Amino acid sequence: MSPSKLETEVPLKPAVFHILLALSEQVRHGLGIADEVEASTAGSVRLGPGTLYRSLKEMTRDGLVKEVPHPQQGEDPRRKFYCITTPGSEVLKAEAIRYEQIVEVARQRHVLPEAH
Amino acid sequence: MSPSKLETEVPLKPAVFHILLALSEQVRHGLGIADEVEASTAGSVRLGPGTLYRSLKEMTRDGLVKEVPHPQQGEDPRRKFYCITTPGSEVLKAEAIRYEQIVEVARQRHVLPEAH
DNA sequence: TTGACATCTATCCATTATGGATATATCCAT
DNA sequence: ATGGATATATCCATAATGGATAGATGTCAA
Repeated sequence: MSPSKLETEVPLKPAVFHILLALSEQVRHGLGIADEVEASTAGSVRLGPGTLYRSLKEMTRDGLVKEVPHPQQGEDPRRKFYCITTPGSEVLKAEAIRYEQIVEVARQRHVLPEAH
Repeated sequence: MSPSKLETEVPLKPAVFHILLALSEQVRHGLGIADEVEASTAGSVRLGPGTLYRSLKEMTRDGLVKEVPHPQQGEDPRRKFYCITTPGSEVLKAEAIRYEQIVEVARQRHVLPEAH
């Protein structure tokens, strides 16, 4: 069974999804997550401080992410770094598949061109 | 220029996106849209009546969809049918591309397997 | 070393979005 | 004609979001 209750289910809140995606390859701190989300979505998704820190708190409580020690020494001590957990990776994958299925439907409807 | 102001921008609200997608290939009435959304997302997205009719009203005001006469005679006269407009198709495509880019990022992060 | 400015986390609040209950009307089948 | 299903529509409580603000601390330059 899961390490926490983990009643988190897809569809995820967009903010939660993007935070998990930003953490999927590396540990990041709060504002670093927000920067990554903005960069990887070409600026179309921005996390305000309210959504960002509130989400991180809830996601920590729900066991989707976990605070970790600073990856480098000499790092700005004000920063809090987070990594994705195994349950976090699971729900991230489930949500990514859901997005993929929606894109598939869009292709079937000729909203998007055929797969690249 | 557009027939209406159309300040509708991506990211779309999920409900609006799914309604546009449901209308992308054929004219449908309110509950028919909700049924199609639920079917095409394997039940993971459901539009309650509040979200459904509120969205249709706003989308009509914004010029994303338009009410049309019944496609068949003898159709239940209580039904109101909607079709997607040209501006509606444009924002649908833009949002679908945005989804596709997110899926791409997920692939780069190895959250999803390589393209099928 | 001190002052000015930037960075970072955090909370609060107003606005927006959502879902569900409810209402009303009408269709359809028996 | 009567009962149950269908359909649109509104209302309200809850949830989600973004932006303003706060407060602490780092960085940099003079």
